[in-house]
Amino acid sequence: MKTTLKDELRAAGKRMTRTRKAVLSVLEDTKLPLSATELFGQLQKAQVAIDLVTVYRNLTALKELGLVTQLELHQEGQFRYEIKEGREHHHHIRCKTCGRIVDLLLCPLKKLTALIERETRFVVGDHSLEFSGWCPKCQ
Amino acid sequence: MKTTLKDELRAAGKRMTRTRKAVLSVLEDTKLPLSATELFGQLQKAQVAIDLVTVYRNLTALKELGLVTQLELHQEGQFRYEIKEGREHHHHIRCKTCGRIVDLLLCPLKKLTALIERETRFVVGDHSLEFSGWCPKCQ
DNA sequence: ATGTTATTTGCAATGAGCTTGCATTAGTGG
DNA sequence: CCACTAATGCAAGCTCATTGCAAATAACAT
Repeated sequence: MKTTLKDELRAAGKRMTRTRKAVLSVLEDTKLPLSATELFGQLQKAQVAIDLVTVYRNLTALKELGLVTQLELHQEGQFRYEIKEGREHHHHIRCKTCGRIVDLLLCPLKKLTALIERETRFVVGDHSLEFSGWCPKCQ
Repeated sequence: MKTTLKDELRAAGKRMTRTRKAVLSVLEDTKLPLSATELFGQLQKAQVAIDLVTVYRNLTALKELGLVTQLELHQEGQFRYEIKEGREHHHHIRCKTCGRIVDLLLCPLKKLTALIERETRFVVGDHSLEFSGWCPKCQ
């Protein structure tokens, strides 16, 4: 018995609407994290009638359900969104010149988290680790 | 012969003005990274006549000169600024409940940077590593 | 000291990203 | 197919940050 996305929505009292389906579909087809505006652009290109506000509201809802990750790339000053399903925890590097984003498959922070908790007495919830630099073409 | 802040400004064709001095002074007195608005508030409390725009312009100028670091804490959605002088490269952890910020004195990323450069063929420029969680009082 | 000039400032306006209020539309379960 | 509530679209508003321009001022030369 496999829980579908629709089941997960329903369990939280949410509905699988036309627009939500479209937002999820773009996120599923896109390997890299999208900003709300970029996602909106993709939807327009795909002839989906949707308001930017609805994009934001869907992203927020999906984030709260834990189906989507919200992240900020280094020094970019906006949020990006990535679907969680089937993806390992990972980080990114972004080219300072052309904006190209590449996934990093490693995360060296498990041990560090324990150390920080001991030192600061915080309970660590999340971390963000984002790199920027210059991609091969822009060097 | 010690180069003063004023010398560094002058070398870049910048001037040490009344407002710039005040901005630097608050940054020097503050151990933790401030947002532009917070810095502006400090200046008002100190009876310094200054416009918020001037705060932004000074922060940008100081950042471009490399005298100040601009950073984004995890999921906060705004920039913060910290004076560089006499401070080691470091990261932060921020309480998700009360917003308290604490410095972390360790950075485990030197080795990782080399690895990323080999894997992605990017030249790594900067990274941001920020934690959030719950401080002792908010747990 | 005083004049000259380019930098800096303040004010107003603008922009980007994101959120909220509200009436209407449309999923969903019965 | 109905009733109920979530979701949507539109307009307006909010926060953080940037830009244009005339007036003020720091820095240097005289």
